[in-house]
Amino acid sequence: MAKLKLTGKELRKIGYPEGPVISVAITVMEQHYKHHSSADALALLSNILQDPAAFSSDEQLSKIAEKLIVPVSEEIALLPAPMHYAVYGSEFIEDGAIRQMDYAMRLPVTAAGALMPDAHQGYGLPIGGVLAVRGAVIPYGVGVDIGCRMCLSILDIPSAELEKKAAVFKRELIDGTVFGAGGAWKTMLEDEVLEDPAFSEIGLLRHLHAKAVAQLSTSGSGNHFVEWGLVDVTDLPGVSPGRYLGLLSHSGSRGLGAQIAGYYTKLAQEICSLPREVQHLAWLDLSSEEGQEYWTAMNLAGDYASACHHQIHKRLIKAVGGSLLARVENHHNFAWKEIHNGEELIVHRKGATPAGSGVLGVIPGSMTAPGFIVRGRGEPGSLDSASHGAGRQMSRSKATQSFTASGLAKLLSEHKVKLIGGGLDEAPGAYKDINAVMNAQDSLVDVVGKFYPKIVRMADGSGPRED
DNA sequence: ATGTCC
Repeated sequence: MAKLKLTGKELRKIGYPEGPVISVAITVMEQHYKHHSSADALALLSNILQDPAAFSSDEQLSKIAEKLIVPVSEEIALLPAPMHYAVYGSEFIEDGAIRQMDYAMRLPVTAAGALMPDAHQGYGLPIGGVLAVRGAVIPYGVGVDIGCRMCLSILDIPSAELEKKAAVFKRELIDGTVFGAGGAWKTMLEDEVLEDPAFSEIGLLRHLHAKAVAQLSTSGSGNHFVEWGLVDVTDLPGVSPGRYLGLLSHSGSRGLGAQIAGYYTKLAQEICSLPREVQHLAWLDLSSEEGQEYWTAMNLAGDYASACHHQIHKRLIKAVGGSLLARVENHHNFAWKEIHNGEELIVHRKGATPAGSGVLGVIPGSMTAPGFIVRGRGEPGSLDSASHGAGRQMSRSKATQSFTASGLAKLLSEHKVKLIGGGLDEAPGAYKDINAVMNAQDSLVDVVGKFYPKIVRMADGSGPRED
């Protein structure tokens, strides 16, 4: 007999509401009613929807019923005015980002916040926003690409080799990376992170394991990149000042993190009823089962993103016959438990680099502008944070209209940069001037080195769909 | 950012 297979679409068609009930219903039915026909299963689900209370004593079906019995929850009130927060480089920051941060500073769980000089409008918390809250975690305060991070390897290969053997470095970059939204390696790779017990402990993660396996060590799309370049080290522990050959990558947790973010954001919005303008800032209580699950899943996505970078670096470094002198890496979409002013807080950095005292990080520029290796100054006003890049000054669609392929080619040639993939939406002019952004945060970080991209790979730019 | 819900 064929195993029961249900889709969210079918459930919505018979009137099931958006939210966790869809996935719970699919899971329960496929596990415990697998020999039912699809029509019988849907009929049963329809009955549960009509009168959920009648199924509340059924061992399995009660799981679906209780998701349908939505308690009337009172809307949580915001503070009448935003708490004060520091803004770095306010002259670069669009009003929309300030407005969003003002709302975040009115949540009753908020303890402190700050806005970085690359800030721009996002969903919920602005990109470049830092928000510290008490006893809760906000899935959209972390963002969709959980654990999106930078990883820089400084190699023992003489820097002049990059130009001399450019064709080899380019070929290995193409052969050694996978880009694109659905991107996956053809052969299955292994990694310790795939054995993480969280994959078997949390229902959602069990279902995402196969996707995580397939997408391990891939880069995704958008502003993600892997690039060879020149590193000028001025003050990095264990590395003599000078010029080196380096590998820099920017990517996150792929479909795994995106699905975790989506699922727990929906869940948070159901549990935490907020005024419409701030509903994307819905939080999960850290002491609740849901909050703890998100925390575990978020940390897994962070470890997964890190593992992806390490795999990419290991493969490429081996391919060009180098060895590692030093590595600098950091998440910039994540939440951490930190002590600020003697109090443990959950600090969300959504597009912000950790910059506690002495903490190293990488802040990328663009394909033609240098990235910066930085050492945090531990500035309390920024909650130990700095920007995560130059920040967009133009939407993707506007950039596509504003720039031309020939103009981009000329710019790349002037900077002696080779670009594989990429698109006008990622043209350097779409970003703020990284030097101005760095000046605006000189109280937050010290610059200890610079990275000049030379051979850059990105996903193919957005264009007409080919499928 | 992901690729349209396990």
